[in-house]
Amino acid sequence: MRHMNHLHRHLHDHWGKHLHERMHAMGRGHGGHGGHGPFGGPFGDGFGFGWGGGGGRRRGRGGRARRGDVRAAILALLAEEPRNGYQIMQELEQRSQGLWRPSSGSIYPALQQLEDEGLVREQEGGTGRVFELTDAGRQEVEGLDEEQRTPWEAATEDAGDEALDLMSAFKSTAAAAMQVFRAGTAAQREEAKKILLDARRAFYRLLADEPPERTKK
Amino acid sequence: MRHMNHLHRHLHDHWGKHLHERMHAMGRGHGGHGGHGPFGGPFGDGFGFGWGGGGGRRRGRGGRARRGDVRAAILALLAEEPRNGYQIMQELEQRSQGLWRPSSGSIYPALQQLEDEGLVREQEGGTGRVFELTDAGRQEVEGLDEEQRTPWEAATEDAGDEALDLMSAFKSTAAAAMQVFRAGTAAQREEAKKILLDARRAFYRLLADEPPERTKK
DNA sequence: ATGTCGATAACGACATATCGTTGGCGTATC
DNA sequence: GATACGCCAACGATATGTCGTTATCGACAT
Repeated sequence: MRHMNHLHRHLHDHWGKHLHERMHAMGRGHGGHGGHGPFGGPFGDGFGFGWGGGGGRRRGRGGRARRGDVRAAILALLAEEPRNGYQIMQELEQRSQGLWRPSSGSIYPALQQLEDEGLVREQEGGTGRVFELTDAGRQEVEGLDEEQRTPWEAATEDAGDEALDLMSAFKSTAAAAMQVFRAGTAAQREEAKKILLDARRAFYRLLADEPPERTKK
Repeated sequence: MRHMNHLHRHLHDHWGKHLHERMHAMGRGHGGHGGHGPFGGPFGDGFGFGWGGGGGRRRGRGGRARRGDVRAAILALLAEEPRNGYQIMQELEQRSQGLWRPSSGSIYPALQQLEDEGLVREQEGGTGRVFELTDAGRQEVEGLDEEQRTPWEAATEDAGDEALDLMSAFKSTAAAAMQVFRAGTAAQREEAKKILLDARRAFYRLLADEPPERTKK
C-alpha cells in the first residue's frame, strides 16, 4: 500500500502523445503474426529435423500486424459490445484462429490512447475497466471500410492459405488443440479427440495413397 | 493515475491468516469459468512438450507441488540473494528444468504471507518490489533440512499418470504429421497442410459453437 | 521509381495482483 | 490401519500495467 507509485508514474508516456490523423488506406500486404508461445517452438527446435528445403525459408509472414490494426480491432470489437482489455485479446485470438493475439503491451497502450482521444470511455459502475465507445468512437468506426473493420481476418487471409508453411500449420493447429484442451468442456475435448484422430487417419491415407517411393498405385 | 489503487487495496486478503474485512473490490466481474482439464505441468503456456527426451512429471499426483514448497523455495532463494517475485518464478523454472514454474498466483500470496510473518521484508531503495530475508527469515531457513531447502529438485522426480489418453491422441497425430513432413513429397506436404488447417478450423468451430462459458457480462 | 530514413505502432518480456477451484495432507473417525 | 473429512496452499485464469526493442510505412530524397 505504499510504493507502486512508480508503476503508473506516466500512463501516457509510451506512445501517448497523440496527433489525430491516422487510419488511412494501408496498402495491403502481409498481416498475421506467427510466433505464439514464449518458447521458440517445441515443434521447431524440439524435433530436430531440418526439413530445411520447403522453398521459401523464413516465409514472408511471421511479421507483426499492420500499423493501425490494433486500434481498428479495438474499435470494431467495442462497437459490438463493451469489453475489457483482456476480453479484447481473447476475442481477437479466436477470430483470427489463434494467429493473432495482440499482447497486453499492444492493447493497453492503445486503449489508453483511444481514451485520450475520446473515442472510448471507461464504463461506469462496472467491476473492472470495461470500455465502451463514445459517440465520437462510433463515428470513427463508421468511417472504416469493411477490411479495416475486421483486421483479424487479415491474419487468416494469406496466412491461412498458400503462404503458410507446414510447420506453421502444425503449430497453429497444435495451439488450437491446446485451446480446446484447456478451455473446453469435456464434450468439446471428446470432439477434439475425434478431430485429431480423423486427421491422423488422413495422414496415413495420404502416405498410403501416394507413397514417396515405390509401390505406385 | 486513477485506478490501480484498487489493485492493492487489500494485499493480504487471499490467504492471510488474519483476514480483515474482505471485499471484492474489483474481483469478480466474471466468474472464472468452469473446471478445466488438469493440463498444467509441461503444457503450461506454450506447450513445452518434453517428448523426445526428458519429460516426466511432478512428484506423484497430478503435478502439483507439495504443501509448503513454494514457501520453502522462496526462503531458500532469498537466502542466496534478494529477488523480486518474477525473478523467483524464473529461477525456480530454471532449477527444476522447466518442470515447475509456480504461477504468480502462488508466489505473490506466499510472499505476502512471509512478509506478514516477518520472515522477509521489502528492500528499500530498490526499483521495484525486491525482497530480502530478515533475521527471523534467516533463522527459519536454517531450520530447514536439505530437501526442504531445494524443493525444485523434487519436481524432477518422475511419475507417469493418465490423462495421457487425450495426449496420446495428440501425440500419435503429431507423429503421423512428422512422418509426412520427413518422408512425404511436396504434394503430400501440401495435402498435410490442408488436413492440419481443417483440423484447426474444426477446433475453433468447436469453441465457437459451444462456448464453455464466455466471460460475458 | 526507388531507396532510405525516421517516427511510432506493435511486440515480447517483465511485473504484480486477485479470484475461483483443486488437490495435498494432517487429523479425526471407524 | 484404513478412510473419510476438511482446511488451506498451490494453481490457472483473469486482469492491468511498463519497458526496451523491432519493424511498418509514410515522407522525403534521389
